[in-house]
Amino acid sequence: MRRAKAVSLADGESLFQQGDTATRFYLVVKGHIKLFRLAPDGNEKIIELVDAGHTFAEALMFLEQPRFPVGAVALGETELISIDAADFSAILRDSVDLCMALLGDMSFRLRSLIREIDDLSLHSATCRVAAFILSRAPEHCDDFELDIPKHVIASRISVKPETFSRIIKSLKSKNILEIRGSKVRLLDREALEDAADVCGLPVEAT
Amino acid sequence: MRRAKAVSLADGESLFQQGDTATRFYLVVKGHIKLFRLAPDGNEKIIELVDAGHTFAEALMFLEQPRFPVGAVALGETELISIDAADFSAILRDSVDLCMALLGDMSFRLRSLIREIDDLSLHSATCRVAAFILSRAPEHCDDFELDIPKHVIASRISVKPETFSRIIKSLKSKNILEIRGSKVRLLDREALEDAADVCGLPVEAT
DNA sequence: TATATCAATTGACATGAGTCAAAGCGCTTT
DNA sequence: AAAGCGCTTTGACTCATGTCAATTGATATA
Repeated sequence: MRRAKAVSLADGESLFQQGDTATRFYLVVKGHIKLFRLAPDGNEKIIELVDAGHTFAEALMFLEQPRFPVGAVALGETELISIDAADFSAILRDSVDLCMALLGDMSFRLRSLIREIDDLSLHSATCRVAAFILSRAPEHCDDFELDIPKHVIASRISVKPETFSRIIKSLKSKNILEIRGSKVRLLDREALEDAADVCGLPVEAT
Repeated sequence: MRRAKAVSLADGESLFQQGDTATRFYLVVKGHIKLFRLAPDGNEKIIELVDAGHTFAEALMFLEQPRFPVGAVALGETELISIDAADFSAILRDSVDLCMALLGDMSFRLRSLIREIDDLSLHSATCRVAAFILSRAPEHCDDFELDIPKHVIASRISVKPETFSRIIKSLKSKNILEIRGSKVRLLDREALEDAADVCGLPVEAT
């Protein structure tokens, strides 16, 4: 692991851009990284928000001509460890177990992306908002914080900030939840779950 | 490879359903397999059309509790080889090269799915239709056939058949292409490419 | 040749979500 | 306390796509 390096980024600082050649991958130690795609008209869609403890871009090292399919910028102060792909690849060749672990990780991502495509093409914006909030809510606690700005959430779930705001408003008016700033309180978790899967795949199929 | 089995399916026959436990994966020998997700309201979104020569569902064997995240049915008469996941997993443990190959394959899929998400959230239906047609067109030939029914194409690109039909009509009216039945003729490839990426990622970034 | 069936097309209409523009609110800076 | 700045909210309006329903076309079955 000689060639692993620590990297620090300020809020909004870019790590790499879509199309850059990929020779390293990363582990988030602190903060968040947002991975996004840009449309020529300037619109951006967040593909993934990577939290501390997770790696990203390691899948690219297996492509012949590895280029980042997304751009990456820091959300808040963030710290990373950057790992040389060639180094890691050499290590991989010595460990079938590590290979299998990676394979497992990639399977998982594959499945997440399939779910997202499902979400985008089969569910309404309201469903996505509800599902997102649920995904951020702790198991047994109805009070929690959104640790990312709302316009970021909006882009993550492919909705405009204005629309996001209106959907939240309507959920409030139905007494399903309360939101003040970044503080969320779930008033009726069940109703929120309903809203989330008025199309949400039957549980067994996730 | 003892436990590999041949499977034949008639048109429309189901291979497995979303949520089924996955213990095998498949190689298409002849015909096509459509992988899809269903919404409770009956809507269906085709995640992938697998043509002869390609495998699918092999990524699942690395998950702890492997269930198919999609359903699979045959399009046209199709033949497959079904491979036992446990068998294959054993073989994998003996070959780092095979592991690497699989890893490469999965990276590729990951990237395709990211592109699709990009497509769904950043591009219009017209872009998707244009891109799809281009993706089916041979390199240096402007006459070719769509070997799948139009409503299947429509679902693949997340568009209703009616909308698909209208977009085609408008492309015809602009003298960009001709379509009669399943026969397509490109009249103005460049214009079609334009239509496809009036948002299509800059070439280098794919 | 008739007929049932399924795919594709067309028209009229409904609607969810985007756009644009203006406030409002919560920060930090001065 | 005032001013400035970005994020969020709200309102009015537009537009792309979906929905519903009817028609046409094409292929298979009797």
